[in-house]
Amino acid sequence: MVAKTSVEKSAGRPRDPETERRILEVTLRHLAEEGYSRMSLDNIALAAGVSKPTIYRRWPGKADLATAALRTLQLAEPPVDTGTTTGDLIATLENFSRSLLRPNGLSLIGTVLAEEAHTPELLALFRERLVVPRRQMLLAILDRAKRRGELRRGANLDVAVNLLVGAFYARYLAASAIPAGFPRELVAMVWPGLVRQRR
Amino acid sequence: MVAKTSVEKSAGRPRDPETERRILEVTLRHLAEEGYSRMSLDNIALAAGVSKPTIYRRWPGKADLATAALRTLQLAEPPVDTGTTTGDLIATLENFSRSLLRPNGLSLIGTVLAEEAHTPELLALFRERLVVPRRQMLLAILDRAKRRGELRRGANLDVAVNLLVGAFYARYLAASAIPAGFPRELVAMVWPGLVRQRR
DNA sequence: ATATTACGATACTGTATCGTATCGTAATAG
DNA sequence: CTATTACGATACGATACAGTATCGTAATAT
Repeated sequence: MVAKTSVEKSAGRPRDPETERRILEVTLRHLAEEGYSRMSLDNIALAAGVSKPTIYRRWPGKADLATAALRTLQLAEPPVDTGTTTGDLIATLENFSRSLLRPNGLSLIGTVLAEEAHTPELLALFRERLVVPRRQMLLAILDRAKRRGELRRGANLDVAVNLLVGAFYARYLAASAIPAGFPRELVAMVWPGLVRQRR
Repeated sequence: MVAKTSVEKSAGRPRDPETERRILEVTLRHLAEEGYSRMSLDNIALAAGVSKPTIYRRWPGKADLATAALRTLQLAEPPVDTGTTTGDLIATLENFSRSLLRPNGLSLIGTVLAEEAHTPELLALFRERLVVPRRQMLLAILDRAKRRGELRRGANLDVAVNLLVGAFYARYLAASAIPAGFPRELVAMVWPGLVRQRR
């Protein structure tokens, strides 16, 4: 028995894909709720209704399981199209705000940052699956505006994205809350630094 | 023996303040390096050169010790005075950048966020000791500018602070690095959204 | 000197956790 | 049917850890 792929049929009992899906889902939740260090495979097995050997049959260790769980992360938001650049920015940031305000919304971020020195693959995966795609979304909106001649010549789009996204983290750190009109206020303040001046 | 204050002399051996200071220093370091859950009192005692009962004589438990350690945090930067508002903002943000780029600079932030649900006093203390004072510094600079008539009438200074501070977090999350000219770029982009327009 | 509190060293208790081993039953291919 | 892999249940071994107990020595006040 060499390789086990989804097309190949072996002589034994087939693995249940639902089992794997459930383990990963529970793991992601526990990672967010407990952090990496406190997250326990005993508790994950219990919550997923599987035995520990079932988990170890798929992943050699705790870090591998956590990594696999983070690999399931993805942005689940439709593209926005409001007709204006600022409208698109605001809508995208509102999606972002909503995902941050979910239970444990910030704690997964906290966890991957806290674990950077010990288990750096966690931050790498988080970055790849959520951070970069979100930024690309915002960059795409700004890039279209730039190509339409809306933005000033030297506008650094990356800096704009850092400002817009980062403000949520700062706000949360300051008060564990993000007010409703926040995205609009952010865009309103950054926009004059972006927009092409009329002469 | 009722209360033990620094002026009262009891009949027994006095406590060594250096012992307490050392324990707290080591605790803060371990909290930043290991996170709260993985931080261990065994290791702190070892690193501080004290016994565990010595720690427990001062603090009833792990959370109390971590909380006390965070209470020692404080901003250790002199006020800036460059002669211009943007200069002051940039200088303050450069101080901020330097503190974030220290070893484990972001992991303490990560830790308090990750622990919010389990040990909320950690985030509360971190907020009180570092987050709020930093914001006050930036707000003070902006407030002075506002009173000098430099800023637009309705400029929301809180939003500006969120943008400026938060951009560092976003940048770090995206690439685990903060480039040298970052503060200047941020201020340059936010400033047009703040400054009073000439007419 | 005695009494008192602080201290490090050490040991202990109870619990938790990772990773491993085992077993009987389940689900498949041939 | 046999052989094979998957599974849950269970147990195990080794280690770690928070919190507690104990003891002899240290550092003070009276």
